[in-house]
Amino acid sequence: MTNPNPLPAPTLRDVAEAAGVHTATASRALNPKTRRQISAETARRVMRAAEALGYQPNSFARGLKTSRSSTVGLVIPDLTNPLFPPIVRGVESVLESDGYNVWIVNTDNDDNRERAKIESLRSRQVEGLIVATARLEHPLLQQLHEQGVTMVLINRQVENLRIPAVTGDDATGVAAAVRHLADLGHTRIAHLSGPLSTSTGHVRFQAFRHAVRDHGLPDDLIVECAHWSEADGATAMRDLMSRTTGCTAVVAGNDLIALGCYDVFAERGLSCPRDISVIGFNDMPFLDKLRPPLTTVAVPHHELGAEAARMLLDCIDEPDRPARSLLLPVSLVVRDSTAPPRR
Amino acid sequence: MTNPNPLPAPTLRDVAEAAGVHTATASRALNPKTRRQISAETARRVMRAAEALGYQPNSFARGLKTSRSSTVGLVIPDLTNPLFPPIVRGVESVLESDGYNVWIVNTDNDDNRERAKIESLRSRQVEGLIVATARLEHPLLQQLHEQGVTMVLINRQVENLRIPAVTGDDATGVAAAVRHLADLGHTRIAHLSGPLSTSTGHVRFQAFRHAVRDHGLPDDLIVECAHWSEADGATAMRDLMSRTTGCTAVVAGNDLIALGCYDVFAERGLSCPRDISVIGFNDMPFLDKLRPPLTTVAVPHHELGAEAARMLLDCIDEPDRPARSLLLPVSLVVRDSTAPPRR
DNA sequence: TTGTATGCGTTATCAG
DNA sequence: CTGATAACGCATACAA
Repeated sequence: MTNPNPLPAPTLRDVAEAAGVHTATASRALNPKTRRQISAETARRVMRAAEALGYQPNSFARGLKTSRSSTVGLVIPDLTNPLFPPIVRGVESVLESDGYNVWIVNTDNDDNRERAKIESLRSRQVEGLIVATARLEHPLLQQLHEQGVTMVLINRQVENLRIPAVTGDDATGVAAAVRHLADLGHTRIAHLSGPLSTSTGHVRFQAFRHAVRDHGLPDDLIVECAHWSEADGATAMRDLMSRTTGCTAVVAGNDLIALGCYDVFAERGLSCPRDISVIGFNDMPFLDKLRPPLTTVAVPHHELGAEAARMLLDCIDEPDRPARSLLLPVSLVVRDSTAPPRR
Repeated sequence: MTNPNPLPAPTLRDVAEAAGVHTATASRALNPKTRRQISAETARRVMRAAEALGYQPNSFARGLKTSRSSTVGLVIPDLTNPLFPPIVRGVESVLESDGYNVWIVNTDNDDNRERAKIESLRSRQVEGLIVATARLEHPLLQQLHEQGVTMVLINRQVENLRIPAVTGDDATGVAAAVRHLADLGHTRIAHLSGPLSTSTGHVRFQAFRHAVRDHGLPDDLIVECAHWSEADGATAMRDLMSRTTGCTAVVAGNDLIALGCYDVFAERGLSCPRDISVIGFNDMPFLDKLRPPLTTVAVPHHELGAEAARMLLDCIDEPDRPARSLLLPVSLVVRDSTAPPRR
């Protein structure tokens, strides 16, 4: 059954010989863009031969010759964060219909891994990068930008750099979350922010402070999480509860941080939303099936990815295009983790 | 700030000139495996020049010359299924420490996409494939296998083909699930199977039938889901409820199908586990936070990925190695979606 | 319409 | 230890 001695893959030369033409002719026949230069009959013969041999063009040779890779790199901090797979899909849906392939790399939130992966991507001649790992201060991205690497940021931005970016309208989302809680009657609302080293953490933090002030509420019930994770959300929540009292609602930096709050509620026998309300951010999958279903701010993940991909294509086609920033609208999704405060 | 005219990437030639040596010497100096052929002094000079220029070897040229890509393809049906990201991480953790890069592709459960993506991977000279999309009948995989493509299956297998595979011990897992329900006193236990065209669907289906028979229970309360999805799980559950009565417990083919059951319970005002118990399969993330927390069979995702990667490395190193099948142990995780039947 | 010749950037073989 | 040279497979400018 199994072929124990796999033959070397057929080359263009093999195809040409089988079709009785020269490699140049075979090359033209196989490439849709040059096929019309040769007779239909010859083209058919070549294509048949290629089919019969199971010919696959060697993309190393092609890439070396054309210095094009038809490949784009997608840099993700952590694929196990449910936020990212839909973004990946959005990116792929656009890029693939345009003939590009997407190479996904996971940095695991580690600078060294990020550097290594991006180097690897560059050595593979990717034609552009979509980067979801930006921090406000990001020497590596700054360096790449200065080197003229074609790049679009997604979800997060770098400070003071004119790099094209697609993000959600976080400020509006946070304002909507705070308004929802204020309307329910909450007066002591806390924020468990994401890392302030990221633009999303920073923007949501600022938006939170502005929003609570606008409602005449205290703006100092804030704890920063070390990472965008459930564990760090729980740590921050414990911290908050040990240092303040009477807080009846929490705006979490994202859904994972909100899940960390759930863990602490379970530990301490608190009932959500009866004892305390929580709002997440992102609307990652399955939140509607949580106990309780989590109120959150929905970000259009797929669109985020798709728009970033479109923007990258634009940048590839038109390298001198000025950088734009696209802000996609978000929406509050009210579920059962928010209710009026107990009185 | 931004470089408007990005220079062409420096080549080995540029490095060699800067260091005042021949390209061959530069090549040897930069490659750790040949560096000892070169005087320490020259090597240092070359490495410094490379560093200064920001030299990145062109992997097309290298791949063309060496016909090695240091790349492995990972074929995933659907990255948004939370089962897969941990598997990806497991694969990466092993392969990367061995100097390989992993190219992840998403087939979206579509044959044509799968074929196109795998063709693309092969044209990029991947040294092996880890495939998570197998069906029992799978002409494409069979063809690849016959062509001698180095390949390891993960999670699912192909029928009658000796392809190396790493999977969870599904049969034991299903038996444990049924035993748990029987011990609770359930006598009418249903199974919402995954697609029987997949080995996982088939094996779990068979194991379910054997298990209920072993307990002297009816073995005909079975509905097959069209896909491993929440929506198809819900459809199957509605189907089951319309055609049978008195069933007090469900063994779902996987966690997503179990989530579909939750949707139907919500529709019909059924309380889980009071009115009906459910068990999932896989123990995907966040199940402990569901309403109710889902009892399930935990599969070691990360290990699955890591073991498949190790097996692939073995296959690459030793092509004539006979195919083995590795069955990783699973364990029942009892949460709150299972309880004694109402009486 | 087809064939010829060349070179992409790298590594391997062979001399020196 | 280092340099010269060839070759990997393909696409393209040029010639016919």
